[in-house]
Amino acid sequence: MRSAEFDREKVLRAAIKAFVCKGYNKTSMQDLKKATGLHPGSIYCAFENKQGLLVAAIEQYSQDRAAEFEQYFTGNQTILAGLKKYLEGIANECIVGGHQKVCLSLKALSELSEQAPEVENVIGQNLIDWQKGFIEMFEQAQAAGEISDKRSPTQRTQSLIVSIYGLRTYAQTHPSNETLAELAQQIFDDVCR
Amino acid sequence: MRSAEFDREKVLRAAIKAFVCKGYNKTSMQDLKKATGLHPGSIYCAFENKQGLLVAAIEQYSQDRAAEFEQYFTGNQTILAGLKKYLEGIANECIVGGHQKVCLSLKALSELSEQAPEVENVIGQNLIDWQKGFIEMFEQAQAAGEISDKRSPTQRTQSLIVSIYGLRTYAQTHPSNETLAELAQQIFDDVCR
DNA sequence: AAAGTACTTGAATGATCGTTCAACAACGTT
DNA sequence: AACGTTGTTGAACGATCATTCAAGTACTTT
Repeated sequence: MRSAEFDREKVLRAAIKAFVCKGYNKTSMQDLKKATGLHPGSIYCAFENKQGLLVAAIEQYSQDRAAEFEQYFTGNQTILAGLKKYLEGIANECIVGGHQKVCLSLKALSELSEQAPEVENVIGQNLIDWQKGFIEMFEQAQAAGEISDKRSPTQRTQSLIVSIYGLRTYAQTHPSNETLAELAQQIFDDVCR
Repeated sequence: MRSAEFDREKVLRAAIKAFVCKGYNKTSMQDLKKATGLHPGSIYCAFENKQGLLVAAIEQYSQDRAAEFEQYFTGNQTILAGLKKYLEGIANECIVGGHQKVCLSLKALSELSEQAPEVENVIGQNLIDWQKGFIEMFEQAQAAGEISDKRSPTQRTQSLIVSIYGLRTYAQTHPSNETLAELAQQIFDDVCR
């Protein structure tokens, strides 16, 4: 046996950047070669094809976001304080410097919905995992008396995810940072009510 | 002079369908020829190029949606009742039969953000017009005492649009119709609070 | 009815796409 | 140290892309 020479995580993070920047269809193999340093043949050997690379990139992206999620909700602060920071983090992320930082899952979902079932499935599964995290979080918050039991953790989670999706999309129309911050605050208020 | 032989609105509505179905980049001129009945040369003569056709399609789409908007809010019912039906309409629209009906503006925004400024501008301008409609609606509702003045019409509008964007995006992950209906209800409750 | 003008047609163009594969290079095994 | 295996390379492939334009067609004007 001879082990592969490239660093899989580095390659995937480079691919994430490329896909997020240009979208799946507009990112050519040449772009991916330039971004990852891998020649076409190696990409096909490691990931089957271009779509396989996208799927692997989405999985890496989701893993990274899940790790980030953990960080926000593992401290000695209240759960709601963590959620607030989490939302602020997303609002800030939407506009970094001048250019946007969009979510790979959302971008790929929008572009490939009803076109590439395999991609849809990966995104759907990762969404479920993400939802699970929020549901647990709301259950804990409810148990700790931070929020009422008027709405179920599942309902709160769905509302929250819808709002986050919407915030990310709305950010692409270039609203001001203040508007985004206000919206994040409002989302927090609504979902915790 | 000799007038063009095709029906501009019909052509644009066909183009809308094609772009919504496959996305901008994946919709080839052949697809557009099949959908619109126009040969490549005619498309270039009438719309400059493929992107010009997209821009014209987005304008037609926005115009159609604006007309629909008017319908919801011109009756002798309360404004809030109209808003409720409007949101239910969107939730229902998200899943028609088996396949989805997505919003052309959102799809194009996601795909071409930071890539085609002209497209971004058209979508941005149409968004502003849409926002204006909602702001007026909330002002009237406030004047009629249907909602409080705790939050400004502008703030309510932004929250509402974020939620609609999010609902449409979330719908692409194939949630159940009941979930979508619940979410629409929740959005209504939050924005009218 | 003849002439002129404008719109339509669709084959041709050059570029670029995702993908392949035979030659090459580097490692583990013997 | 020689061999065999496996990852890497990048030129080449056919397909498809957006776009062009000269020839054809139909309408309007004279």
